[in-house]
Amino acid sequence: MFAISHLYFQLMKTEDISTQPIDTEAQILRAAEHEFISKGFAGARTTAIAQAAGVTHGMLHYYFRTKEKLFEKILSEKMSLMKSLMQESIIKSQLTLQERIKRIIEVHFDFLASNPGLPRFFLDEIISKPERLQLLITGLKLYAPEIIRILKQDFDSAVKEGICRPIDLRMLLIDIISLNVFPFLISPLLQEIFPSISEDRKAFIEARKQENFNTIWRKISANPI
Amino acid sequence: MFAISHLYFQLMKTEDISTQPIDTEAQILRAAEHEFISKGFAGARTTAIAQAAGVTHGMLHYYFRTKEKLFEKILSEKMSLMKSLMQESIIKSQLTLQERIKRIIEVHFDFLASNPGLPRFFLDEIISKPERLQLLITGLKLYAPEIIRILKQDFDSAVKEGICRPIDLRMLLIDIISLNVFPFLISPLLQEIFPSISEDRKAFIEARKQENFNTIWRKISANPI
DNA sequence: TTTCGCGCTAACAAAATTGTTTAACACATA
DNA sequence: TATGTGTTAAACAATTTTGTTAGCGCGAAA
Repeated sequence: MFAISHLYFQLMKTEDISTQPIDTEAQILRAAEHEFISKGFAGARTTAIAQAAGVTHGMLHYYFRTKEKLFEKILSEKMSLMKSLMQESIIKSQLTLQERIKRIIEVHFDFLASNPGLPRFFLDEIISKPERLQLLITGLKLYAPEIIRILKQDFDSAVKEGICRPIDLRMLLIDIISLNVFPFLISPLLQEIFPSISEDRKAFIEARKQENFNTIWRKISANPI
Repeated sequence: MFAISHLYFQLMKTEDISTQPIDTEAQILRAAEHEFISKGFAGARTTAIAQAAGVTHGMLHYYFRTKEKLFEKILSEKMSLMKSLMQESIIKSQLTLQERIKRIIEVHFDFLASNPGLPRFFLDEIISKPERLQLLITGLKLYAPEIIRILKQDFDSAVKEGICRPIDLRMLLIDIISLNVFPFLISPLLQEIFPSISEDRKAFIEARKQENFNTIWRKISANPI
């Protein structure tokens, strides 16, 4: 029954769009995304969101009832974005261990590069709202176990073949995520300390991506280059 | 002259303490530290701080005037803590490159382990208050260049001796900080995903510290173990 | 044409949050 | 004792922020 009412709602929305020149709801969502990502939940102001969206702040409450609900909308949007990305680009293909590791790191890194504000957004949740942490974990469980399962298989064979050393997979995952995510978190600081980064952001991003793969591969490979 | 006024301030504070049974100012500072670290600046509430400190919220304003000023007090406290730590334990001693890298990683890591909330605190600043970013950078410049200078020397000799590969020092620093800091940032998440961590936090922390050194050393060493 | 529902505005209300003032008190010192 | 200084509680004020409501206009359907 929930599915039906949901479909109905979708239908209504499509009709609305055809009759309405501007999609107010989407406007608010985009403005909210920006505000929440750059200021965090507590720092975000609903009035600022409304203003950025070019609507009265009454509209914001009309569409999303509360700040909390609006936030959760954005959160689930971002989580399914991440989920679909991971599933499509990592899990399916047949690859060697080295190729797979490289692929995971690069896909993850590229994703961050095009959504540089996301880590902050999630971090805010992890730390300040323990109850919402569960939501994040539920989301993670939709694809992380699959990746881990595949990696474990690949590693077992690779170790047998003498291609790589036996490792603790948990540690490796923490390594990859740390190396990939952290620089984006502190990017304003990095830009100040190493002005060369701002000069050619693209080049730095690309270099960093390669660097991360090399770091990881030297860590696990039995015969580093 | 700064040093003198600083000393004078210390002196005054000691006198105050001797005449007062409870040090209200310190109470507020400790409560504020906790509140700011766990909620961030925007999420922190001055009333909550006052309550936790066991004083009326009027007192908070009496001592620190504004929330902003109180925050800055904590910020500078934490920055000088970090500074003195780095200076005392890293810069002085005569070490080989490997020993020095190991030492830097371990000292930094141990510092984080005993101040696990700090990264979040600094991060909040880096992202949400660009104007305060300068304060952070000024603080960094008090000791970072010295560390970098020493490292550069050590690396140049080590490369010549064939002990390690030529590397980009900027990248290495980013690696070390990422690997050390990030796990503390997401520790609530890690504890959920890997329950084994909570079971024996100490063991995990120690293992992680070794892991980070190994990762880095394999990255830079010419002859990895 | 009238009615109805919807998106919308603007003014309003409520709550939360920060900041101020006043008056009382303790205590040291002239 | 009188006076100045630092500390405190309690009430108050101001501001910011979130949330609500009454009603308008327009297009679709009866």
